[in-house]
Amino acid sequence: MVNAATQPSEATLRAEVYDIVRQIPRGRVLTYGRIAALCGWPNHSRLVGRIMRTAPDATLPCHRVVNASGRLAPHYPTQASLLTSEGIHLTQSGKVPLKDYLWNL
DNA sequence: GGGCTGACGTGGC
DNA sequence: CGCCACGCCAGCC
Repeated sequence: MVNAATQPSEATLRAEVYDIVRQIPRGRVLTYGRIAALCGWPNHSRLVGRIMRTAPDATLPCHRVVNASGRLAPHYPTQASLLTSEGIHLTQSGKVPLKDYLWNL
């Protein structure tokens, strides 16, 4: 059996979050909140954001993760170009139209 | 232990 | 569509 934690932590969530992010198809995006919910921890989107921020693995397509408004991550200047290079057309204000690119599981 | 921070989400205007 | 207040909660000092 598993000792399901009564409370999530960055350490216990990291591997699971990485696993999901790695599966995001090219040209699609996911939101922090969706990832947190998929891990079984709703209301922990901020924790997912922290995990992305501290992600040392350059092979992780963390540029495919945006917030629920389609807004890109701060302090991540190359994210926009990485997304457009995958065929994602950003709005004039630099946001991802989730209506078109959100990865529906 | 206590207060502040933040790659968030939702609802109101 | 944008801005803001509020709720949320682990991590950090």
